[in-house]
This record gives sequence, C-alpha cells and structure tokens, in this order.
Amino acid sequence: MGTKEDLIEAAAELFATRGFEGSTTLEIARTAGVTEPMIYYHFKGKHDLFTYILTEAFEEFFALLKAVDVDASTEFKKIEKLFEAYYEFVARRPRETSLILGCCPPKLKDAQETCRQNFDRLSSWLEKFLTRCLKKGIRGGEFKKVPVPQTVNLIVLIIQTLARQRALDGETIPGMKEAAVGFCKRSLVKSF
Amino acid sequence: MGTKEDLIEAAAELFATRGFEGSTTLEIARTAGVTEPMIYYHFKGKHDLFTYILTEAFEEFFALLKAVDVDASTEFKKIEKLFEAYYEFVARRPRETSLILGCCPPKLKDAQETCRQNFDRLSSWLEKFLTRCLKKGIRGGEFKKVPVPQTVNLIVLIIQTLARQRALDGETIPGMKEAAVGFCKRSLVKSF
Amino acid sequence: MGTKEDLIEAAAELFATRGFEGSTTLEIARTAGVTEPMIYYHFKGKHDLFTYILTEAFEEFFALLKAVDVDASTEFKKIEKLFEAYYEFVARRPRETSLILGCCPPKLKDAQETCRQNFDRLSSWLEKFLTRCLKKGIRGGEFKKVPVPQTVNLIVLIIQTLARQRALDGETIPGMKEAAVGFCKRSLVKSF
Amino acid sequence: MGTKEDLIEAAAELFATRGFEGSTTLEIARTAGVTEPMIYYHFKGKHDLFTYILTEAFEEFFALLKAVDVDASTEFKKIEKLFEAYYEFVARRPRETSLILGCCPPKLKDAQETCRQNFDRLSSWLEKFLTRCLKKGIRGGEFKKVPVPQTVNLIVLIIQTLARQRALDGETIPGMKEAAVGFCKRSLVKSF
DNA sequence: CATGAATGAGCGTTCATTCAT
DNA sequence: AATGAATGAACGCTCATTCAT
Repeated sequence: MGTKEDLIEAAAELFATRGFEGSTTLEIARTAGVTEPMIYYHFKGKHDLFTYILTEAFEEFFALLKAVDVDASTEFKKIEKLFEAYYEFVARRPRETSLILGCCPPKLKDAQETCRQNFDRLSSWLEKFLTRCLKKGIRGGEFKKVPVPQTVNLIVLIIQTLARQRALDGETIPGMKEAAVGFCKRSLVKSF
Repeated sequence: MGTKEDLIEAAAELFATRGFEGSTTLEIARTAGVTEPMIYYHFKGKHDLFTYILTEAFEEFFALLKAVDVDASTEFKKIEKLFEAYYEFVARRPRETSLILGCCPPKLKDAQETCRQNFDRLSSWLEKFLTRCLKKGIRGGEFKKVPVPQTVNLIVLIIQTLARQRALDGETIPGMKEAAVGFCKRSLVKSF
Repeated sequence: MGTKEDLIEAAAELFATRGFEGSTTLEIARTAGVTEPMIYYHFKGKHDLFTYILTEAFEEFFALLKAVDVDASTEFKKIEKLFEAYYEFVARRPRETSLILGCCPPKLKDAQETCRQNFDRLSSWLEKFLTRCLKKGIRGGEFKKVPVPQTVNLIVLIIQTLARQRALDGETIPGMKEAAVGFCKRSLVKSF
Repeated sequence: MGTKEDLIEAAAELFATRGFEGSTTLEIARTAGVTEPMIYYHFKGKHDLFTYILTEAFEEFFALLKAVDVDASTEFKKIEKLFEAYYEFVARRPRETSLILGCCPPKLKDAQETCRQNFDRLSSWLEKFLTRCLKKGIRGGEFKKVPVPQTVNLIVLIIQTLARQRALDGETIPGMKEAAVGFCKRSLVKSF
C-alpha cells in the first residue's frame, strides 16, 4: 500500500484514540512505518492531515445520510432509517465516527475551522430532516403532540451519543439500537 | 483568597475551556496571579491539580446524587429527581460539569487513573439506581415492559448528554429538561 | 555576569560573524554557556534577540552622532567629526558595526521591520546633516560648487564602507581615515 | 532552453534577491520548472550551483576589466574607464553584480572557497591597476601627491559600493557616476 | 510562601540530499 | 534526462518541572 494511505491509516487511528494534541507527528510516522518528513511531503502539516481525514469521513457520512432522506411508509420509518445510517457508518468507519462524534478537539470550536463547517452542515441537516418528520407525523396523526424543536434535539442527542458509544467501546450492551428505536417509538407514535 | 484556591479557580476555568493538554502551567499560574512553582508547592504537578479539581467536583456531585436516592410517590418521580440533580449541578458548577461530562481527556481512558474510578463509580451508581427504579416500576405496573439494561443506558445517556450540552453551550433551546422528562415519561409510564 | 548579558554577548558575536540565518539558537546558547530555552526566557525568540541587539547598538550610535551636530569653525570640520564619530563607534562596538553596516540580512529589506526604521532614520539624518554642511559651505565660499545630493551620497558611502571595512577586517591599511578625510578635503575645499 | 540554463537562471535570480541561505533547492527547482534532483544531476549540490554562477560571472567581469587596462591619453582616463566597466557590468548582469559585490554570504569568508579566490584575484588586480595609475600620474605631474595604497583602497571602495548600490536599488540618484568621477578628479588631478 | 532562573525532553517543521525507477 | 518518494540532520520553539534563594 502507498505511504500516503499508511499515514492516513496511522493518523486516523491515533487521532481517534489519543486526540489531535495527544498524537505526535513522530508517532504517526512511526506507526505508518515511515519517517516524519513524509507527513510534510504528502500533507501541508499535522493540521492538514487531520483536516483531510475528517473531510473524507464527512463526505462518506453525508453520502450515507443522503440515502435516508427518501419516502417511507411512515414518518417513524424515516427516523428508524436514520438510526440505521449511523450504525452503518459506525460499523464501516469506527475510528472516523470517534473523530466526528467523539471528543472533538477544542480547536474545532473556532468558527474559522474547515471542519467546523462540516459539523454545522451535519447539525442543520439533521435538524431540518427531523423537524420535517415530526411536523408531518404530528399533522398526519401518526405522532403524539410533542414539542418539536426540543424533541428533535433529543433524538439527535440519542442517535449521536449511541453511535459514539458504539464507536468508542463497541457493543457493550447488546440490542441497544432496537431498544433506542423502541424507546423513541413508544414516546412518539400514537397507536403503540 | 488563598493562592491554592486561586490556582484551582484558574485551572478549572482553563481545563474546562481549553482541555487538559491545551492548558499550560504557565497560563494557569498567570491566570491565578502567581508564579509557576506555586503549582508544585500546592500540588504534585499539573496532573495532580487536574485530579484534585475533578475529585472535588465528583464529591460535590455524589453528595447531590445521594439526595436523589430517597423514597418518592412513584418510580418516575425518582427519575425526574435525577434529572433535577444533574441540572442543579450544572447550574452550580458549570465548569466542573464540562470536565466531568465533557470531552474527557484521552488520558482518562487509562484504568489506573484516579479519576477513572470516579467515573466508574458514577456509572455503576446510576446503573444500580435506575435498574432498581425500572424493575420496581415494571413490577408495580407503573412502567411498560421495557428491556431494563438498555433502557437504563438510554436514560443515563440522555441525562448526561443533556447536562453536558447545557454546561458547554448554555440553554440554547428552552424547556429541554421538561421535554426530556416528558419524552421519557411517554416512553415509560403506562397510564400516560 | 548575568545570563541575559551572556546571551547578548554570544549572539552579537555570532550574528556579526555568521549572519542571522547562519547562527542557530543552539550555538548562541552554547556559546553563552546556557541551554537553548534560556533564549526564550529572556527574549521572545531568535528574532527578538537580534532586534534587541541592533536597537541597543543604534541607540548608542545615535548618541554618538548627536555630538557631531554642533558648531564648528568650518563646514569641513563637521564632516571630519562625522568620520571620527564612525571610527569611535567601530572602536567601541566592532561587532555591532558589522551588524549595522555589514551584510544586512535580507530580512531587513522588509519595510515593517523595527530595525529598518533605524536604518532609515540613520540614512535621513546623514543626508540632512551633510546636505546642510555642503550647502552652507558652498554658499559661504568654503566649498567648490559640487552637485549636492550626489556628493552627499558619495561621502556617506565612503564613511560607511570604510567603517564597515575596519569593523570586519581591522585596520589593514594604516592611515585610512586620514587619507579618506584628505581625499574628501581636496575634492571639496577650495583653498586647498 | 536547456534545463541546466533554466536552473542557473532561476538560481541567479533567487540567490541575488534572497541570498544563499535564504534560497532553497526546492524553490530553485520550481522556479526553473524542473524537479529538485535535476540540481544534483547538473551540479554537485546547492553550493556547487552557487559557485558555478559566481565563477561564470567573474569570468565575464574579468573579460570586461581586461579592456580597461590599455593605453589612454591620461592616467585619470584609465580610472574613468574602470568606472565605466563596472557600470557596464551592472547594466548587463545586475543579478550577478549583486552576488559579486552585494552582501556576500558569510560562508565566502572561508579561505578554501573557490569563490574567495576570484574575490582575491579581483582585489589584487584592481590594486595593481590603480597603484600603477596613481604612481604614474603622480610621477608624471598629472596627479597631486596622494598616499598611494590608501587612495587606491578609497577608489576601489567608491567604485564597488556605487556599483553595488546601483545593482541593488537601481539609479536612485541620477548622475551618480559623473558625480563620483568628478569627485575623484577634483581630489586627484592637479590642473582642475 | 513565593519567586527568578534554569533545564531535559520533546514538538512540528524544513532542508539538502539520495535512491529506485 | 528526469522524477516521485524518501530520509538524516537540524532548527526554532514550548512545556512541565526543578532548584537556589
């Protein structure tokens, strides 16, 4: 495999487990089996390498999410699909999930970050998607009359933390996804 | 105020906003208005200072939780009280909440950490408390028949992430606590 | 002697002989008999150390020049005094002369440099001083009718290059100052 | 044009503007539109490339100087011719003039440098040439009785610094050459 | 209690150079 | 003739920690 791929591989692993500041360029290079300057041959620097990995991960994740936003027999089915998309991504890219949902480095708080844009894009996509679901479901009599923005936030929170848990620790309690879907269903769907 | 308190104050603020690795001993000392070696006079080092702050915070938090574990008219009331205890702690110690629930420094993953013990103690306390609640509630007919360990994990997850959100960003969406309690109530309580 | 002074001493020596880019912080520290981080304890960095030395040198030099700008029996006496001021400075601070007049690092070309301001200040002072001398001398019949701005530039050039030569190589040809003064006198003064 | 010429062109430009240490092999290669290893195909290394450029420049310069050393009606005419040779070279090869007369890299101080030999050869040629001029002129009554070696050094100094000034900054003050020639003439020639 | 001064170890980064192709 | 990939060595700088006072 190419050196660049090795570097990405090594960096993803280390960033996910030790964080950005906690991983050194020397460690990354050594883990990749090359010397430090190779990082600077393939990337502009440590930060660029980090951004590259995150951007790639976000792209793949957004592609997965796109498949969620389609018609379904009920509104709750759509929410269920969202759970599945997250679980799918965790399964395929556990390390990247840690990076996206996990302990985001304090740096990402700065608005000028490229990565920050992806975070915001994800948040607003989720918000719009779930808001539409809930409103339609309530109007159509499928859902109970729940406060929309707060419930949206709750569902996002549950999905993301669940995915993060799974990415970091693995499936410690089996059947979490089904339980979470059930938990939400009981809380939302009328005839249940 | 004493120097030690100034140091704790400054360190708590910096650790909460910049993270452990992102805060330097020089910054901490300067913010506290003293010189660096004072850190080593009062504590064994940067790490010890961090541990001290976290341990103190945990103690206060555990004291708050103890008040939750008393009799209540219904099992769900107990869960509601747990929500309130978390919100109370966030209100009183927002910085410490960030430290306890927020992006925990990767170092804390090491099992030998003193802090890790507190995390585990909190987890197991919550698990035991909620497990008892749920089982009693189900047996007594108050709750629907939900899968206990998974639901326990879900409630913990919701409470903690909610508290963390509030500590980090403030009450961005008003009425989140009530919405969360309602969300859980609908999902759990039979006659609702 | 204090560490800061040792660092200044070592840095002045190295900067003068090897240039800014050619001197490393490690060399400077070792020559001063301390470790590298001491540079960063006493100065903001390598660049700041350089600026400090140059600024100090310029101050001393300007003080010397101030003594030149006084009344004298003839205009040429003033020019002679300027030669002497330069030679005095070379004798007292040979290394600093090398820095001020010698191979200025390419960086100093940037207008935003603090040092650049000193260079410009020196240039304009010399220009004004000599322009006044020459004009007065010509008007008063002491000097021949020479083209003023060009002759000013020539005298500056001679003085500075001579001083630089002396700072870098020492007095290789004896009696250079007297010869230079004579050279200019023959060229400028009428009754000679 | 061949790759080697492109490299020389690019390197001359960069060395002249940024200095030897300030120019990197990557920059040189990129400016030349080739890759770094080409430098090592055509030259022994960065240093060799520098030496090559300087040596070439010196050769051309020496050729120009040879034309100066011929008979002329007066000794001062010869000196005037020397001024013209320098100005001719500046006009034809401004970048190389910067390299030869400009802030010579500190490395060139080492005696073992190939370039150093050229510098010395130039110096001694100038010294011999001007010494002969002055002695003849004094003996023949054309020149005033000036101290020879010092005056030689002064004339060299004036010519070289003037040429350097022109190469680095352009003709900032017009008529400098004429003024310089006039300055020397008044100082040297008796019937003037 | 408190500090100014000092340091070992390490970090991200750059650079001239080399090598396999 | 030319290049992509790779590296050893060094550089400017930071940081947690220590020590003499």
